[in-house]
Amino acid sequence: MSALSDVARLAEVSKATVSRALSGNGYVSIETRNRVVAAAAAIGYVVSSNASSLVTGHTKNVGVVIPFINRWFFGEVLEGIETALIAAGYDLTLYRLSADDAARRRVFEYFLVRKRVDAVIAVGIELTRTEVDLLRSLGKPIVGIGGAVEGMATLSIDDVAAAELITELLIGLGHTRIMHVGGSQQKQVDFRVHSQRLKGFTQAMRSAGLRYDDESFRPTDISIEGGYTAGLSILADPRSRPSAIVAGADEVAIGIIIAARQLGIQVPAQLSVVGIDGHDLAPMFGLTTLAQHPKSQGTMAVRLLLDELTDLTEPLDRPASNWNTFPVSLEVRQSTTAPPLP
Amino acid sequence: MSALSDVARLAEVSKATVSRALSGNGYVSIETRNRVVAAAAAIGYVVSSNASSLVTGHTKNVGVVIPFINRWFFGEVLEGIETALIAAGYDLTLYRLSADDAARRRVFEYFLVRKRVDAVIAVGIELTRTEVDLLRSLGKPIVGIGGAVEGMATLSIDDVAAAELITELLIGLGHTRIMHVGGSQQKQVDFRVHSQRLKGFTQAMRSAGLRYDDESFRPTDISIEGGYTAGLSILADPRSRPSAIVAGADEVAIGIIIAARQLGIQVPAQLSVVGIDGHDLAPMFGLTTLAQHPKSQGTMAVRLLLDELTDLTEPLDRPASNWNTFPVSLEVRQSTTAPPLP
DNA sequence: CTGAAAGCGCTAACAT
DNA sequence: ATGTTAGCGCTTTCAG
Repeated sequence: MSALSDVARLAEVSKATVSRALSGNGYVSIETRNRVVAAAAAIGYVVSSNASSLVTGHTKNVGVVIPFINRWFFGEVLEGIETALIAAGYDLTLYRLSADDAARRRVFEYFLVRKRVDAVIAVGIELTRTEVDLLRSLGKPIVGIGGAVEGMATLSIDDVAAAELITELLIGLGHTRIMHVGGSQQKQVDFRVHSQRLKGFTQAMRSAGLRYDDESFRPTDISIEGGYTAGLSILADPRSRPSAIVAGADEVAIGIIIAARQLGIQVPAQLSVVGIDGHDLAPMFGLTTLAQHPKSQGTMAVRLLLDELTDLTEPLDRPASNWNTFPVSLEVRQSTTAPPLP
Repeated sequence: MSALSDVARLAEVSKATVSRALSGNGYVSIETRNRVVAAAAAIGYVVSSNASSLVTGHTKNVGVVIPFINRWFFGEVLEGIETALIAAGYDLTLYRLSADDAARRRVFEYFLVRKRVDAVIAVGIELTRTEVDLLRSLGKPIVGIGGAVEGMATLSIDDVAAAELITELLIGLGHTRIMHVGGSQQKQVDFRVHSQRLKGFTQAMRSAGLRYDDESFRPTDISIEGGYTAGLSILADPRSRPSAIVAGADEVAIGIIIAARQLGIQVPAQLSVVGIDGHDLAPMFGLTTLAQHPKSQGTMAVRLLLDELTDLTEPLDRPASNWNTFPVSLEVRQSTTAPPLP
C-alpha cells in the first residue's frame, strides 16, 4: 500500500535515492541508506514488483510446466525446483499441462507470454520446435527435464540405457522369464518415455538371447492401482508366472509387489521386481531400483536457469555447447535383502 | 515485445480503443473491434500483465501456500486448485511452506505482499491472526482448506468426527483390539490434525468401553515407509496383534497392509485397516476409507475465492456469515470384499 | 553521492 | 463510439 514516495518523504530523500538504497544499485552513502531502510521498515514498505518489472523487464518469477503433480517423480522434481527457486528469491508459477492440445497452446500463447515469467522450466514435456522458438524469441531461457530437446538445455537420464541396465541386472542374477510392466505405448507422455524404457528392456533381452514376445510386455496405468491390477493378472497362473519384473515406474513396482504378496508369492525370494524412479522404497520392498534423484534434478535445473538469467547481461547468442543435454547419473540402489533364487 | 501502441498504429485507432476492444470493457463498434483483433493477432500482441496490473490493481494470479507437494492429499488438492484456477484465467503461484519459521515469515512478509497475488489459498496451514490480518489489510481474500481459522473462509472436514466415525465403524464390526497408527503428536503439521484424529479415535474407544492405553496409539511418519515400519513392529507378535487398525492417512494404511501381507496376515480377513484420506485404494486393499475428496476441495476453494474476487466491486466488509467454515462431507467408501472376522 | 525528469505499457475518467 | 489525458509505482539516465 505504501509506495516508494512515502518512504522518500519519510526519509527526506528523493525517490531515486530510495530506489538505489533499497535495491543496492548505485551509490548511496551508508548513513542515507540506513535512514531509508529504517523508514521503509517503519511503514512496512515492499516494492511493487509490477511497477518494478514494468521498467526493468524482468519479473523474478519462473514458470514451470509439468504434466502431473501427484506422481512421485514429478512431485519430487517440483519440490526440488520450488526450494531452489525460493532460495534464489524467485517465485514459481505452476502450469499443469494436460494432454489437451488447446489448453497447452493457451498456456504457451497466453499465460507464458504476457511477460509474467523470466524463464521456463519444462518437466517431462517435450516442447515443440515452435514452442521453443516462441519462448526464445521472447528472450526467455528454458531448461527441460526428462529428455533432449533441440535448442535448449535439458537434464535427463537415458531411459533406454536405464531400462537396459536394470534388465541386465536381472539377467545377471540368473532370471530367464522376465516381464516388463510399463506405460501404455499408445497414450504416451511426452518424450515417449514408455517406449524408451520398453526399448531398453527389449534390447537387453535380445542381446542375452532370452525369449521376448507379446507376452513379455504388459501395459498399465502408472499408478499403484495399475501395477496391482497388472500384477494380479500376470502372477495368477504359477506356470506362466515370470520370476522377475521390470516395472516402468516405482508406483507400478509397488502395486505389483502388493499383488504378489496377496497371492502368497514371496518377494524377493520368488519374484524380483525392479523399478526406475527410485524413491527409497528399495529396502522396504526388497527391490532394486535405479535412482534418478528427482529432487536434485529440480535443483540442478534451477541452477542452470539462474546461470543463464544472470549471464543475461550480455544477451542471447550463447555458445551452442551450452544447449546440450546433461546426463543425469543413475544410481543402482541395491536391496539389502538376499538376492532372489530364480 | 509488441505493445499496445503498435496495435493502435496498425489498426489506425487510439490506444484506448485497442484496450477497450481487446479487454471487452467499454463500447467499440463491431468493425473496429475486428480490425483491432486482426491487427493484434497479426503482430502476436499479448497484453503486459505488469502494466495492466499496475493500473488496475489486480493481477489475475493467486498464491497457494501448502506444506507438502508430494503427499497424496496435498497433491490432489493442488491439482484441483490448479485446474479450477487456470479455467478461470488465473495464474497460480506456489509456495511450499516448510516448518522453518523464518522462511514462513519471508513468504508472508515479502513474497505475498509485493502485490503479485490477488488472493491466497492456504492448504493445511493454520494462518496466525497476524498473517490473516496482514493479508486482509492488503485487501486480499483468503480461503483455507483443512481447518477453521478465525477471520477467513475455510473448507474442512471435522477430523475428530472423522476418526471417531471410522473407529465406530470398526467397533460395530465387532473389533475390540483396535489401534491407531498416525502422525506424531510432537512434530505436528498445522491444525494439529494428528491430535484431532487421535482424539476422535480415543473418544470412540472410550464411549464403547474398550481398552485404550499407551499401546493403542503408535506414532509414525506419514508415508508408506512409515506405515510399513510401524506395521512390522505392531503385527510381529501374534498374541498382542490388533484385529483392526485406524490409520492416520492413506499412505500409512498402505504401508501397514504391505507389512501385514509380508508377515502372512490376510487383509482384511485377519486384519482390518481403515484410512481417512480416501484415494480409491479401497477396492484394492479391501480397506474401508473415509473419502474427503481432496480434488473437489481444491475446486471448491477456488470457487469461493472467485466469488469474493468478483464481488469485490463493493470492497471489504462482507457479512460475517461468509467467514465460516464449510464442512466437507465425508463418504464412507466400503470395501467390496467381505467384512472381516474379528 | 543525490535529485529531477522521463518514461515502462497499460487503463480509466473525461471529453467529444 | 472513439480520442485525449493523466497517471499506476518504479528505475534510470542525466545533471549537478
